[in-house]
Amino acid sequence: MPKIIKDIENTIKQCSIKLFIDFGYNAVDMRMISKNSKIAVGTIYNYYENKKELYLNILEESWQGTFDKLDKISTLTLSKKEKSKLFIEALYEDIEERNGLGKALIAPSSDELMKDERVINLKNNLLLRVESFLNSLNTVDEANRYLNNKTRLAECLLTSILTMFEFHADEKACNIKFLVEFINLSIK
Amino acid sequence: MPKIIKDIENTIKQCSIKLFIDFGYNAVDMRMISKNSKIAVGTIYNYYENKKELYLNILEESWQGTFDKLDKISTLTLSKKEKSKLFIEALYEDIEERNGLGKALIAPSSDELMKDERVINLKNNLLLRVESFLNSLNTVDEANRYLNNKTRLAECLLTSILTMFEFHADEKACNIKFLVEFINLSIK
Amino acid sequence: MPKIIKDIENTIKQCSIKLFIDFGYNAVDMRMISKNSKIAVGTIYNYYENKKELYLNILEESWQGTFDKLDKISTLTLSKKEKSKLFIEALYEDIEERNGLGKALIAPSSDELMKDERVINLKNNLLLRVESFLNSLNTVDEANRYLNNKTRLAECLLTSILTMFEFHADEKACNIKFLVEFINLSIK
Amino acid sequence: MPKIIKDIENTIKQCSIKLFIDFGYNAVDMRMISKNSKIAVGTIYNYYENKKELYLNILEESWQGTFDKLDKISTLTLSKKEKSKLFIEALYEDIEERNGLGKALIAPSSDELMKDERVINLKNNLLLRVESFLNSLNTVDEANRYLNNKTRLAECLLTSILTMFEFHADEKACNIKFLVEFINLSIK
DNA sequence: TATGAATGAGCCTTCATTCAT
DNA sequence: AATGAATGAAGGCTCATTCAT
Repeated sequence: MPKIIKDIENTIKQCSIKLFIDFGYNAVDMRMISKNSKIAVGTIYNYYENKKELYLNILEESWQGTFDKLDKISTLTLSKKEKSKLFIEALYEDIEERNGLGKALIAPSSDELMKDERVINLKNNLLLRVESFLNSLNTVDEANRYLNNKTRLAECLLTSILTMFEFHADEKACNIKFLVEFINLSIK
Repeated sequence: MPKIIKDIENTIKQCSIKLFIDFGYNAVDMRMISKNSKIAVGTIYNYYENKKELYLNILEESWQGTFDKLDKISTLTLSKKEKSKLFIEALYEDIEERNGLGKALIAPSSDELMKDERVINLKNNLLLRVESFLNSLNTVDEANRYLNNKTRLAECLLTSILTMFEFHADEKACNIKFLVEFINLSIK
Repeated sequence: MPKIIKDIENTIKQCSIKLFIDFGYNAVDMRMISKNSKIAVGTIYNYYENKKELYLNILEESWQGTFDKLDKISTLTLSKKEKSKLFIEALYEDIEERNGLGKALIAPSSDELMKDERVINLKNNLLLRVESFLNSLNTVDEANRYLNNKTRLAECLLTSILTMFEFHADEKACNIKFLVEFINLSIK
Repeated sequence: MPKIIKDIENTIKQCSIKLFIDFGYNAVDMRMISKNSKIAVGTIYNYYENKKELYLNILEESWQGTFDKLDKISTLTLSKKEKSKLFIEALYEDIEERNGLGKALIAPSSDELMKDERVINLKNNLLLRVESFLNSLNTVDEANRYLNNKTRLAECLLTSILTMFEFHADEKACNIKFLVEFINLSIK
């Protein structure tokens, strides 16, 4: 791949990410991306079939980064508590930094876009990781679990992160503390 | 050629509710409402100033019903456990039945509409009720609470309900069980 | 004609006059007339075929009043100067009081409405009177007239009245003085 | 399917001018301009922010041409009579050629558009020129003028030009003769 | 290949007119 | 005859997408 082309694609991507994060899918239009990236609208269509495709690509790539972080954390040999903290923190920070893109994936929404197979896939991938993580925290002999439903717990954890950020955007430390305790309580 | 239709306003409302529930605010257009309700576009504007007003009216009215139910439950003299169950059930059922309208209010979203004062108000009203409810469950002498942050708990509970419905639409009983335990665990 | 009906028609008329005077043809809509007159839209259509018809009726009736005044003045035996003053004054006052209706008739306009035969007729009737009046002021032996073109003079006089009112609405005395001199100068 | 058209902006302008001249602002709609110019509606909005902007641009540009002509004539060293003739002729011809656009500016009208600042500005610019011109014709020692009010005279002159064109569209020579005499008489 | 002007379907809203009551 | 809710064509404007250069 020639460098120039790579650059253009990357420019489009970076610029679009920024815009989608700040304004969300619907409020961003192709002209806006073009103007901000100084790349012609037509050129964008050389790299991405259409607006939706561009968005989904970004969404996927953006989340893949998070997946990688989470996977790395999962392999670490740490105490459950420390691991929880790291995991939640990574998740929290990535979601925070991604704002619009995070909401798009996690938050329940009626938007047509969210019914797309690729989005659903991504969602499942995310949930899978959180669920695995929660399972890895589990001690063997705990028969009478209250919230032994890890799937549901994983789902709730994710939306709760979003919620924390939504309502208490500037209280990161408290939010994470709350979320970690939330897990610990449910898991132990 | 004018038609005389009974309960026009109700027809418009019911039809709009259905459409907003199924497709969300943005994907629904006035022609769609007109076609589905067999009521001329202009007629809709006799009852609602514009699309946004129509939507907000529906949203408010729809949630007011839930508020009333919750308020009634709050006054009941029951065991904490029973009360929790009733409260969560009522909330769950109303959100389930409302789908798109529920998401619209609870789920974090980048949509411009969600910045509307009336929506924010409604959201606050809802949160207030859940928070009060959680507080009412609190026993006096529990000093060392993990999740003593009722505000955050209330917020998470709401989004979690949504989430339950999103991922396990047809497992109502399990969902509610999970949510009730979730509360009991956090509160006790 | 039963009194009640007469009253309704009159109410519609008076109310419409007021609105057309204040806001002009385009800015007035049937609902507005209905609301102001407290007479149902449908009822208005019992008396006038459509909005245009209503407007034209009002325009005609309203101007007929002015025609009558002018005709009366024309029969008076007065000095030219006094007659001029009276004539101009009557014209000025009626136009002033009529505002939008006056403009509608006299001012050159691209509005489709103004191409209507009835409007043209009314316009001609008005011009005829002004022209006759100007002719009546003429002394016999004035062969070398500069502005012997009474038709053009009449036309200009009319638009000039409108213009005076447009630019110097609150200087009635000056305006009339100017207009009278304008005529005297041209005629003598 | 995009088309590449030369001089798009000019095509839009010329076509819009023609339509506005023939039918006036209100009767012309964007689709009409689009259809007539064979340029897509959206394209028009690439050049002009909205219909009003398009109209005002045309109005201003169109009148600026006249202003330039008048200013040139004003600097000429000619007899008063010759200058008057030239001035009036220029004005007459431009107004004639502009029809609807001329009316729009000069004729008293209830149209909301006429309350726009840019229109008022244009109007004042025009009046200023005519008034200056009239003042420049004035000889020093004429104390007892009948119509010494140059402002009113300027206003009337303008509307009278319009009027001439309105009623005697095909008698240009006579019209101009009349107008010139009208001025000479009033000024001398 | 990159450009960005051109396209036009589609959206929200208005308002003269109709007609069941 | 009076009512006013219902009608729907029409208007201004947006924006994802295309394609001549």
